[in-house]
Amino acid sequence: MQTEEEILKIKKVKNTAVRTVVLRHLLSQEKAQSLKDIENALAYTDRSSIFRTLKKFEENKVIHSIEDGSGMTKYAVCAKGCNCDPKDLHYHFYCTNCDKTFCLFDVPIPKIQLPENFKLQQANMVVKGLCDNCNK
Amino acid sequence: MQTEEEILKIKKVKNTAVRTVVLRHLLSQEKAQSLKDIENALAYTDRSSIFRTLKKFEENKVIHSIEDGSGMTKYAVCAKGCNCDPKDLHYHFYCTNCDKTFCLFDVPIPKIQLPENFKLQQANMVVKGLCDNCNK
DNA sequence: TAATCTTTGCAATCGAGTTGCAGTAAATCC
DNA sequence: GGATTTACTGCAACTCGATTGCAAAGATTA
Repeated sequence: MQTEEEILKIKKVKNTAVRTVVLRHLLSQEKAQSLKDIENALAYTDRSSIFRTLKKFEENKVIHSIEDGSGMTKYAVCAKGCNCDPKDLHYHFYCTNCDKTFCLFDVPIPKIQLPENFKLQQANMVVKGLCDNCNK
Repeated sequence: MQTEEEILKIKKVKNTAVRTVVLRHLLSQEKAQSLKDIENALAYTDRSSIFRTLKKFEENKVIHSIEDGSGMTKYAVCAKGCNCDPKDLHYHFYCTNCDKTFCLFDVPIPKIQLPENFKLQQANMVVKGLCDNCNK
């Protein structure tokens, strides 16, 4: 397991206090985190600093962003070797009744064959509807 | 071809001046329209009235909404027999450089097998990256 | 050390979406 | 038909996530 400092060094992001704690938080969470999630978790760190940190991280492929239908962009640390290609990509199911987001790991996503010379950076597959609990 | 009035009658939406012009505009456009698009096209109609009209239309399955990666919800008239099931569904490709959205009609989307008792209402498949013109 | 560049924190702003409210129009009831 | 209720509209204001301007603090380079 790499330390935050090692990851930042590899990804060529200068290490600072804010960056370390943001990255540490992201690494410690199982689920992708929104800006608000991070802000709440890091009580004494300014929102805009976190925001700019996330932008920097994204730019340098430390993390990638995810649209899961909730309306808030979520962020997760890139797995080793991740070029943010949709590899461990999965559908997100957003329940329009209870506002919960489900990761549908079992539903396969086929390889997306883009037109000639298009470059893939990110993919978001969001399905909305009612979850089993709300569909009664 | 049905008139706006006929469509509204079939979908059980009371006909009003605002609703007629909003529906007429949507029918006249090739591309799905955002609230702002409609607002700009209908200079003397209030934004919130258009907004509420769109909500009403969506509720009564006159139109469906689409997230295409642009950050603005787009709306399009349902095709005949459309239950807003992802049937004529296609990927959207959003170019992060020039901000254009492309409809990828040629890329197939497989049937999405949801978990037991989940109900599908809508699906949005958004791919982001660089279009051929910006990928140079 | 001085000059320069980067990062940070605060406050302010943006923009899409949404809501409260009062006035008007349409539908319903007696 | 007139009164009452319900629905629709326009305006202004507000929400909330995202983003930016700016000055102070910190790090880097000359």
